[in-house]
Amino acid sequence: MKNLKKDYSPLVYRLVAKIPKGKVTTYGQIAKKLKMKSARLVGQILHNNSDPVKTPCHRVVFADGKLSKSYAFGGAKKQKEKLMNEGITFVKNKIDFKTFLYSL
DNA sequence: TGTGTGACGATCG
DNA sequence: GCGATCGCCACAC
Repeated sequence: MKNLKKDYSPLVYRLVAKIPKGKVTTYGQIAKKLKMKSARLVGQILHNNSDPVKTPCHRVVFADGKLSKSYAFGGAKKQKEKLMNEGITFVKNKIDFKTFLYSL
């Protein structure tokens, strides 16, 4: 019996923290990189995240380029605003991956 | 111990 | 093209 969540948390945070300013990634990419069973785990861990300051979760979005509806730091609208502040542009309320997707 | 839930993703209709 | 549904698996209750 191990604390799988606590085991993945630092990995997810580390990976997310590596995302440079002006770039974004998806839950699926993180999950795949960390050999996680499902992308949902990434989201659950990030939501359970106790250090949002060191973890720019706003740079983590859906595979479609959309934002999470349950963004914990003020809503998807706030998240979008943060991303635009990083220099990321939106197309039809979606992130332009071909320009801003960060390869893990 | 079992059931429900969820920052997702892919597929079906 | 968009909406709805299922599957994924760890965690909370």
